[in-house]
Amino acid sequence: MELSSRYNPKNVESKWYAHWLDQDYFSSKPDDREPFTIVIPPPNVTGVLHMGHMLNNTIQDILIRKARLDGKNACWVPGTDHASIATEAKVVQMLRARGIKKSDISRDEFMKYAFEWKENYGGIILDQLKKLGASCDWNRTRFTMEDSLYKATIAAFVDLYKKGKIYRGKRITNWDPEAKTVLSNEEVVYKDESSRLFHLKYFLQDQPTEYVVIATQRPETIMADAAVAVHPDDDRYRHLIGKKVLIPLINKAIDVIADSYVDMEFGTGALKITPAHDTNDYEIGIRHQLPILDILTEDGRINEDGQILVGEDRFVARKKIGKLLEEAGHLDKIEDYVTSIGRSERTTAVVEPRLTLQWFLSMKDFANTALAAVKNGEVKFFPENMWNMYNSWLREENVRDWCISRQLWWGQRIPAWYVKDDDQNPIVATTKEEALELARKQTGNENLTSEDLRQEDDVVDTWFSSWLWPISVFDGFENQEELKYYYPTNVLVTGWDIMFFWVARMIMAGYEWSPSLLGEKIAQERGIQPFREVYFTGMVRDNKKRKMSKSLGNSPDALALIDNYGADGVRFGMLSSTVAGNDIVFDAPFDPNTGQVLNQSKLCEQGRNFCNKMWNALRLIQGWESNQSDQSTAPEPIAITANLWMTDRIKVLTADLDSYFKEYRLSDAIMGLYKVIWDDFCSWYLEMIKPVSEGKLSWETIQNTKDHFSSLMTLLHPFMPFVTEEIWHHLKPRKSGEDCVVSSYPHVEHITSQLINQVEVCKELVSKIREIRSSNGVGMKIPLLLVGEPNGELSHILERQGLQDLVVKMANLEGIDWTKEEPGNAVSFLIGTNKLNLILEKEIDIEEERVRIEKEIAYYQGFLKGVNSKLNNERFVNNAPENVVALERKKLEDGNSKLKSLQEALQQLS
RNA sequence: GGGUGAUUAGCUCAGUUGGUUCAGAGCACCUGCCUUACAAGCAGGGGGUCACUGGUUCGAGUCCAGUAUCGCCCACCA
Repeated sequence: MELSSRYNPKNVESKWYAHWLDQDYFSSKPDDREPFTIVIPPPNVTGVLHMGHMLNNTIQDILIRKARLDGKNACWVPGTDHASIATEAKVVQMLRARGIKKSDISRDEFMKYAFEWKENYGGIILDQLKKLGASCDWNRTRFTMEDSLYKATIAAFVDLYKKGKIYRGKRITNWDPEAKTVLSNEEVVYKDESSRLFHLKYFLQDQPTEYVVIATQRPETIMADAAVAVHPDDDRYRHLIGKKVLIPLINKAIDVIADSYVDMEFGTGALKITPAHDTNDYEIGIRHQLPILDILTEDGRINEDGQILVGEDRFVARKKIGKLLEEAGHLDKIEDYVTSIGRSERTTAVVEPRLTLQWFLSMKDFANTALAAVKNGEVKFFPENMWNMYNSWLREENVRDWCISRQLWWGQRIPAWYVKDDDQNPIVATTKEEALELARKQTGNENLTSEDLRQEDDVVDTWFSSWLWPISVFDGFENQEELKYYYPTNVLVTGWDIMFFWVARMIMAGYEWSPSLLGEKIAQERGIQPFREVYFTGMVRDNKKRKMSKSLGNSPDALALIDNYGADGVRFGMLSSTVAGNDIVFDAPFDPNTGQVLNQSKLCEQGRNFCNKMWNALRLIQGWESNQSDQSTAPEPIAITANLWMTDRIKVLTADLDSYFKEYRLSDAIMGLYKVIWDDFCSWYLEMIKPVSEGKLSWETIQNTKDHFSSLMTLLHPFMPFVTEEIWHHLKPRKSGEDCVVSSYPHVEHITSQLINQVEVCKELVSKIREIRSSNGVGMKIPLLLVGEPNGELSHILERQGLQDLVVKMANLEGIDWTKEEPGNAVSFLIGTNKLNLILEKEIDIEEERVRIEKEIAYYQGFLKGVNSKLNNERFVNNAPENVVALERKKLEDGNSKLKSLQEALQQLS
């Protein structure tokens, strides 16, 4: 079959992916094999594939494909996360486009629309993962809002409530006035923004001419002021402490209090205290038992309690009140000011600190458990130093209780019911029926009906469902059969940015529930951690080192990259630049400023070129096949040795790969493969055995070559699945069900390095000759004679069958004369300590040659000086390990001998 | 402010426990090649005081301290 000289990934990739699915290779069911399990970090159902996904899913795919090749029962569970806020925002948007307001429809109707949205647009990302080659068990695709996982979330909530770990409380929370929900700290993004600092005069109640100036960025909240605070040691204001000042415009009297929180240096040193609208003010308010007045509505407008500007949006109110204050003579001045403003990650609305009643999960015990799990090694981190970050986040002083309620509809509704108008005493139960029974008991009123119960409106934080993921994807809360086989999962691959809200919490959940779900015996045997190891990928950043994100729009189009370079090429590019935990800088193909092609897409290009290289190696071999000798022809001497060498070389590679995999050093692994395939296999092995001018190759040599190539394809398969499968099939006719994806991964026991070392010497010799040719302008086509000293190390090596022929062929020599006679008109050089002369078919420039040799002599003299000074240092000789000293001695000996040869060569020139 | 990471070739980055070839890879650059697999290629080549200053050590790119620059995370910012 005639093959194109370029590898074309497009058809190949879709063909093999379909084939793999058809053969059901990715699906997993419990059996007696050892399981190897990964649960995908569920991407947002609203998401599209970006570079971060590409990176961590490529890594997962590599690990899972390797496990599959190792004969394990590989199970990679895919799925998506319902992502409350993000999805609800999308659905609201969709409704708005259809002219429907969320406030006009019922909760049930809204949910219907939301699921409809999910069916139509959700999960695109999973299809995109298929393009990347992800070998997930798609039959197992889960979704955090589907029935079983929903139930798991409810079960967890009820259980924790019963254990007394969930409570309700009023807190200052981050409020998103657009989404009208509370946000966790992690969902708030702070950034410096320019703002204005208003200096306002607050007049004293009993001395209307005297005033104190406070500085604020939020003049629209002055109506909610509860006090003015100064530092107790501030001489400027000490006389005011205890007096009353009037809030401008509304003339409400408030106290001047002293609190050391106030920074005397900042602003005027006097601070207005607005407990309902600022976290710190709230705390000061509590300390001083100040009244708390909330003057904002849930969507960020001034409410009735504000008295003025009622109904105005907070930002409009800010502008207007500035004018009012100025007119009333309360404005001292306005300064431009840069401050960090928190915005909602999802809606980008400026976050409003707001006092709300929320549900909390007490975290202290959980944090300790999660900390211990990693500390004692039950969960291992790669890279290890991620422990530092984990530790600092989970230490007691840094852990705060988890606000688990959200004022949204899209999510798991909190299973709490209120009896009639009683808002204070929720009844938590799995179902309304159970809640009713409990309500009857609690109230003593047997006549209560379900009509009297009203379910809590809030849903739980999305992470409150995703922390159950490693259990819930196996329906672990309902039926433990699969859980008992697959749990604990082997490895979690994720970015460190969600270490706290996801990784740590899954560990907590794992330790909380898996012991009872697994049963004591299995828990003992297998462990209760949700995953044994965590591989933290770095963040993928753009060329300004910013995190890639949808909101910045700085992520290159992942699918376009695959289109350009092929999935294998992109996988190669991503992988070869990533080390666990280290961020990688990745960018679109062109820098808009310089127009230069950037490095990272260069890496994809390198990946594509690599595919092409292998493809052409295949073409070469196929060309031989059509012209091979019959099976009785003995293999060529060079080929016999080359075959043994390649066998050893692959063994060493296999062993290297094993250790790389153990430590998740995947970029080393792929570079190791790249070098062996490109350099050793293509540049050396194939060139060694390549027949000269239309010659034939023996059947056996071709078979051996194909076997080597096949082995290499299997080794490379986890990294570049498509091209390897394609080549693997072109190499030999394969039976049905015989595919690279499920071929057998080689395992090595003994490694011998003798031949490898010998071939290395031959390669050095060949390269040296080529270099001399190149620098003397003698092309490869002219055969040259090499003269070498007999009975040296080199001549002994070349006695081995095939090796001398190999050198002769690769360097295009007439032959090698082993003689003591020194030829004239030759360029001499050293391989190790062996002196050789290459006879060029032209007059050599003696002066040039002299300079070259003198240079080398000078180098070795310097080198020997260093070695000598080391060896003359008694402390070195006495303290350094024997082998190191021995090495230095060898260096000295070899160096001297080289020097001697060089000096002889110099003499011969004259 | 508290952590944390980085600084190695023109660019982007490797370098695990200090010890021959450890100073590396890819890209870029230079020279010569369309050699019947591959110009997305082949054969060669140049290029680095491993940020700086000290220290530990027989020996430091590697360990320690300090300095400088850059980055990231967390917290705070009237």
